[in-house]
Amino acid sequence: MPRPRSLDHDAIAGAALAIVDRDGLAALSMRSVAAELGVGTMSLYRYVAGREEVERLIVDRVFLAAHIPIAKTASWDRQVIVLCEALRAAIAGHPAIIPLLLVRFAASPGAWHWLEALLSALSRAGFDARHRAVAVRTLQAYVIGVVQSEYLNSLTGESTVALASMPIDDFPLIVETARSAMSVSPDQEFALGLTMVVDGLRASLSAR
Amino acid sequence: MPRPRSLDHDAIAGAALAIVDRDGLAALSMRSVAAELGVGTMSLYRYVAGREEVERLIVDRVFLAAHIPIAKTASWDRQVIVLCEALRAAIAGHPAIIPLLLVRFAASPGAWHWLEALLSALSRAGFDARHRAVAVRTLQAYVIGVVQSEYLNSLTGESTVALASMPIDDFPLIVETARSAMSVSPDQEFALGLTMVVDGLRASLSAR
DNA sequence: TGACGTAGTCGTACGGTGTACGCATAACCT
DNA sequence: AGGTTATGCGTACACCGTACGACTACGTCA
Repeated sequence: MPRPRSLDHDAIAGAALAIVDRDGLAALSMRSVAAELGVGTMSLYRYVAGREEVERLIVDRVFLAAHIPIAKTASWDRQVIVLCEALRAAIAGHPAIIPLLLVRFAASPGAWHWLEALLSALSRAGFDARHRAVAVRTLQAYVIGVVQSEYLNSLTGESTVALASMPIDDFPLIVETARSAMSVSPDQEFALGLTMVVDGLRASLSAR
Repeated sequence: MPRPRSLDHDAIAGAALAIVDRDGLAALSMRSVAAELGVGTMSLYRYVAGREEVERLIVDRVFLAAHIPIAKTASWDRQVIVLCEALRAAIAGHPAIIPLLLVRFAASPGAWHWLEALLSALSRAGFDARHRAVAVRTLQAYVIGVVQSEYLNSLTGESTVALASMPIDDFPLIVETARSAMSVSPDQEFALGLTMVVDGLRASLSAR
């Protein structure tokens, strides 16, 4: 009977993501989102429980973008790698949201679809339910952890430069490693690290 | 010539950690830290550049606690596991700081000591500098990622319960996996996952 | 002994934040 | 046309980080 709603979750997620991409995570506030949508601040609360839910909506969007259809004919490890790369690619479009990723992960329906696809690959590989739980959490921890590292302090970025120029007597291995690390591109780092983790999964499979 | 200093970094870190442990990360503010120390808010700024440095001091403390001496006689993979377990144990004493971990990691001298020890284990295993860079980042990403997962949404916690009671037609594998996951203790999850990652490292070593 | 210069202390203020409350209003149904 | 009812949102409050500058306690030197 009353007047029609003028917003929805999708519009809010879009506005919030636009702000974060343009001005960074620190610029995200209920006021800025409302302004982006051309409505009063408190109007948002008709559609969303609070800031937490806005953050959840953002994370949701990004995970949905990571939910690509996977080739059923591919090997299980190839499927896992493709899904993890898709997640990384989806995040790459919005690196500023990274601190929100793990905090809002569990409550994001978009993340569930991605998870289900990953579990499907592990299931066909022969992981039983309990084993699958550990494997999927390991993958998830690695991918989210490495993406956080990648953007918060990239191997090719200034924090590595800082490490490379520390006193060599105090931290000889850090200095030597950091120097070599500067030539490892983010793509290489991710591919090599993910291969290591997947190799570890395979080893745990044959050890059973 | 003037009056003596009444604070130092150690006292500030201790007060901040006490607040975070007692009342959670949200309760950490320049005002609360100052009150804990019995000092005016702005007095803190004589000793610290701002909130960021307070956060860095906390992270530093925790990493220092993770910097245990390692048995030189142990195998490299045992050394790696011991160091990672020490980090997890250090964090376990102050789970509320977890969101700060990765953000402040690179700027924390305490973290450097832990890193150096980890690199030393990898070095004696035969990883060259470039390979070591990837391996150490993989480990770091995994450990920090899994600890975040563990406390933000434990496998035995309510988010797993929520996943287990989702519509089984939409997410069959998530539901089945979540049911089994509830019987995996955090310790088991960490030990099993870490073993997988270390196995992956070993595989990458012999593949060279 | 007394005055001085300096550096530690911190009160005040400003521009931000999330959100509780409650009123005005626009749109639908009768 | 009138009544209902959810929407839109103005205001207010408590909190945040921190810039600024006045006050003050101290170690030193005259």
